[in-house]
Amino acid sequence: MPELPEVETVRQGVARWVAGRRIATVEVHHPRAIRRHLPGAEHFATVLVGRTVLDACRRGKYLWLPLDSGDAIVGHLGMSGQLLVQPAEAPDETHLRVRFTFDDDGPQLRFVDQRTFGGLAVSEGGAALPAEIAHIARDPMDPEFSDADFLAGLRRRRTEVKRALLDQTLISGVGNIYADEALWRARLHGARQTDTLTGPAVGRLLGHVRDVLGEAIKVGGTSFDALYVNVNGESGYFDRALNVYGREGLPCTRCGTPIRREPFMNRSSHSCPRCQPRPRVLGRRS
DNA sequence: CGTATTCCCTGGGGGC
DNA sequence: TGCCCCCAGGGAATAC
Repeated sequence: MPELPEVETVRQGVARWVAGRRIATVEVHHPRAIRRHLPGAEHFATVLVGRTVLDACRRGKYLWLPLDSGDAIVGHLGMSGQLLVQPAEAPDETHLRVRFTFDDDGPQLRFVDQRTFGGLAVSEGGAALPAEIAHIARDPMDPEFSDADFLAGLRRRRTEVKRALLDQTLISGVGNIYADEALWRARLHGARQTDTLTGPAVGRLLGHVRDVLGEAIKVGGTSFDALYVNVNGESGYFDRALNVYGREGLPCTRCGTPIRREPFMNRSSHSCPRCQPRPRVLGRRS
């Protein structure tokens, strides 16, 4: 389940292993993987062959690879997507969707995605920032992220704080897992109305969001090895560092109260009933 | 217009 | 053992 730390790990790997290389061939193995590229698979391949990848960049959970043509490859991993750097002789992955080869005959770049929520597209003239993702807010690790603007955005809204954390046009990179973890650290229930939060409380919440993302990025870096970019969210920190996510019924690491799981937008929210009491009346969900 | 819900997709796992 | 249904979840599209 790639959120900001996983996508950042992938970005670093692609920048290291793919930047500076010229694309030789492009194979689209599943049309759904490029459904956002409206001109279709043939155009996708044609426009990319011969182009040199200059870098790997990230906005929230989106990646883009600027090309020497001024265009960019835009990608989203969805929830099961991986970008792997693999030697040509490595057997095809079961869910291999797109393969790039390079004219240096070095390792291939492969987009692998079991559930095809993710995808790739070419953004015309998108090398600096693809127009397709211009609506995505900066992430809280970005030096240009504005805490004041975020606070103002929360104040303008009539919604719950967890919904706000997941709104990528307000703050990007945070998904269900890290939202739950940051709210636990901040001792806030996700159903708190955003306009009931004080400025200092929002500041503390942002601090916890940054802490949890930063800690995860550090561990995510270890999932690399010399030959391939691994986007394996389960390995590494997942089991060790989580305090609430996936821990229903297990004791809160702070107070020992069993962690609760509640339905939330067709998924789940995890929290400590004692550290994160439900808001009183306003904002209570039936 | 702003906010909330729906839908896309597949394999692992639990219940029966 | 096998089948069926639930579950995971980002974000665009749609509904309210």
